[in-house]
Amino acid sequence: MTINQDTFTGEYSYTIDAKGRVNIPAKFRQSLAPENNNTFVITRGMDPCIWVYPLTAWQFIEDNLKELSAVSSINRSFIRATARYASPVKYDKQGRIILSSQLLDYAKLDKDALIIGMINKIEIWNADELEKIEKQTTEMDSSVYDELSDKIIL
Amino acid sequence: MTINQDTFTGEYSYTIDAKGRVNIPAKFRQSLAPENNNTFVITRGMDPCIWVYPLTAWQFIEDNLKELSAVSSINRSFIRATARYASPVKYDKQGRIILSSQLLDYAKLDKDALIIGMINKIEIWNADELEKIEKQTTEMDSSVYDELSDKIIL
DNA sequence: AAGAATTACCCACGATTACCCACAATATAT
DNA sequence: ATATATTGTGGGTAATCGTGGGTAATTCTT
Repeated sequence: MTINQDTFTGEYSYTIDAKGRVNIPAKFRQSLAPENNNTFVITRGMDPCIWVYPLTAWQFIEDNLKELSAVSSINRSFIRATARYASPVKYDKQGRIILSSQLLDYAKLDKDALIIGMINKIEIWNADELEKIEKQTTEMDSSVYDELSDKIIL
Repeated sequence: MTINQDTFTGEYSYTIDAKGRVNIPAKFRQSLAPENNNTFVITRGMDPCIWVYPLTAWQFIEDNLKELSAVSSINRSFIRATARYASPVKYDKQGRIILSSQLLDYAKLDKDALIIGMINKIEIWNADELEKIEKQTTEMDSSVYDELSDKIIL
């Protein structure tokens, strides 16, 4: 089945073991383009979750950061915030990546992980946290939500 | 007889077996354009049913999602809600797709499935649920219904 | 420099999934 | 009407997947 490369959908439940390893769903590994070399970049998400980019997607972000002048302190601060928590990870022969305890703490992750395909990236969530956040967000702006549905869903 | 590609009409009753497999009606398989590579994308419908898109139609949705900025939390939430339950499925040599237990639960499906052509997509229903929903909806907005008839039916 | 702790890499195994074959029922063709 | 192909349904088996643990290499500490 040939689908779009570096495109992720679906949700999966996996366990994080004592060493901080989580499985990357086999389907996600298969969608990862070969030039990524089995490598993702993990970092803090804008929500309390971990964001997982294909390496090449992250490199695109890096290229954008390089364009920013380091003379402006705001720019420096932005570059710092973006680069600071990011690290490349190659998955092992069993398809797992290792999550640092810093990232696990940030996403309030313990033993169970909910992994969600977000089209061009992947999110790793604590299921309870996700539910909380989703409740907040969807209640707040349901009209915007409907608008988006109208525009995008076939 | 050549009909419009990726266009589906008619209704069919099939059984879901112990492995969660349902047949895609042969006529639907024949209408599926070759570039879909025998692949559909299944996801939650807006009604309590399963939506089945031709792969290329779904990719159009994905392309739209990619345009959304991930900086807005509403956008992220929308992408999440849309991508989360979706997964590509290729039908097997007998013409069946596999439905996950999550989707089966969502659509309250058990053994019998009612498959309905919805022009650009396919719906899989529990017949009882469909009847319930149809009764509700048509009673509620019968005037809108008539308006639509006026505009669309020859 | 030697020991301790951490990390990278390998193996194992039960559970699940993908893929194949079989066959009865229906539809199509001769 | 009979033969032939197609369709819908069931099941079996081999490969893959998710998870746990072990050992060697590396890094850190003192």
